[in-house]
Amino acid sequence: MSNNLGELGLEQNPSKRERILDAAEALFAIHGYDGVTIRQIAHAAQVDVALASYHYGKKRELFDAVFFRRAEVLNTLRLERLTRCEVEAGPEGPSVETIIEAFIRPLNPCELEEQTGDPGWHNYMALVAYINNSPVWGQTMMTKHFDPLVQRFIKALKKALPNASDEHIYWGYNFFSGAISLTFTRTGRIDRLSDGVVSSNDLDMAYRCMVPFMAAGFKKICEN
Amino acid sequence: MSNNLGELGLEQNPSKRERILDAAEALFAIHGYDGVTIRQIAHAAQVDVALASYHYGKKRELFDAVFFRRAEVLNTLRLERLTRCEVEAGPEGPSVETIIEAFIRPLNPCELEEQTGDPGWHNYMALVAYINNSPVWGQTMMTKHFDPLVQRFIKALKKALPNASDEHIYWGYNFFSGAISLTFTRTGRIDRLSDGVVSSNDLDMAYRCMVPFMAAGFKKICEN
DNA sequence: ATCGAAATTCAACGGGTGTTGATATTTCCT
DNA sequence: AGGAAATATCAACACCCGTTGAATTTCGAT
Repeated sequence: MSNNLGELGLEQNPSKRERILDAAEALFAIHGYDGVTIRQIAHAAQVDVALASYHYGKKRELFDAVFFRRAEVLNTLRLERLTRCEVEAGPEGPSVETIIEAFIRPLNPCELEEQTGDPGWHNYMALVAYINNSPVWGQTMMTKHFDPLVQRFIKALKKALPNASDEHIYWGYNFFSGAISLTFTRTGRIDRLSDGVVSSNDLDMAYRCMVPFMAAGFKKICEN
Repeated sequence: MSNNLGELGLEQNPSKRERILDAAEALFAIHGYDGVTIRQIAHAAQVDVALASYHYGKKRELFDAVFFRRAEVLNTLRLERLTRCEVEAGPEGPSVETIIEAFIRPLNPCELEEQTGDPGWHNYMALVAYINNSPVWGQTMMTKHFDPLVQRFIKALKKALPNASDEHIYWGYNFFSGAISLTFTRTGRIDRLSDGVVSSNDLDMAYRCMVPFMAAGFKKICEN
């Protein structure tokens, strides 16, 4: 592995301080926390090994810095969108489809790149997917920084599905969350399964499928 | 981390050779390939460090050995079940619900433990979930050993959903696959989200929710 | 232009890694 | 019981890890 920033598809302009975050983000997203060394990150960022420690401290603190850089941005975007669609829907509340759309639309890395001009969002979403599916990190990092949003999402869902039991709602959310994670993890699985007919990079198509799929699932298991 | 076999919930009777696989399975499932050292595995198995190399060669080969030990068992179980339900359904083929049930029922680690008396299935399913969500391992290991089954599953689905486009079927499968993975990854997420009301260990409940959820999703996105 | 602070590099450390070859022990067949 | 083959232990290796303190460069305010 002799990656540098160019091969990882990242800008080379930003300061060394940010290049370290970009490189760490890209590599952690692929290989996980333990699969990446500080030296690999420094090499990819074209930076001295010691500089990572100088700017961010321990390896674990660098990992946290990568996670936090975009976490709040995402959080406020999603909260805004959820609030807005609740306001627009009026007292009876938004439909299941609208809620699901509001939950995942701000996660689209393509749109985020267009808005912010930052190509790193793809890697970040893959990193969050990795964290979400990790027994080690999933419990702490996810809970700590995304639970308020998830609770509001579930509250809105409960309102739209009055007959839903807790079991159905929370298991449904778990299926939903797992589906999102695998969608953002670039495994290229369905490309190969479909013999090239379907592209896992076509996130527009993914969204067009996911919203009705998940809405139908939630409605079905909450109907009795 | 000072785990031994007892703390990992494993038998201590089997031969040292198998204890290594059991310990590796449990630890890889939690921390991933790079998050576990041979020395930790040996310590957990209460075995000398060199013994792992003696029996299984390189670390990567040990990882493969862990994966392969149960992969074929699972594969034949699932193929049998799928074939059986196709035979029973007759020429018009089984329903979407039946197909989904056949696909995931043999994955239930609780039932597998009852049938085989082996408590390691829980760890194995978590390990496969880890591999499935890994950009590194997911492409090769999953494709190589589970694709024939998946192709048959998708073929059956296409028959049950004649109007389905390839995009819808394959994306639906991807959501399904991600949901399964997160269900078997022990994050304890919904336990905390629901404040203890819902238990992520209650796999019976998970199945009772997942089958109608996924069936409804597939039917919905394939209806036009 | 100068000085001080921030950024960056350099070299090195103590410690943990996977792996191996030589050695000891157990197992099993005749 | 004896002896070969399989199993297990031991000690050591070469290498890579994260981190640090001192030295050097860059940069901005005066």
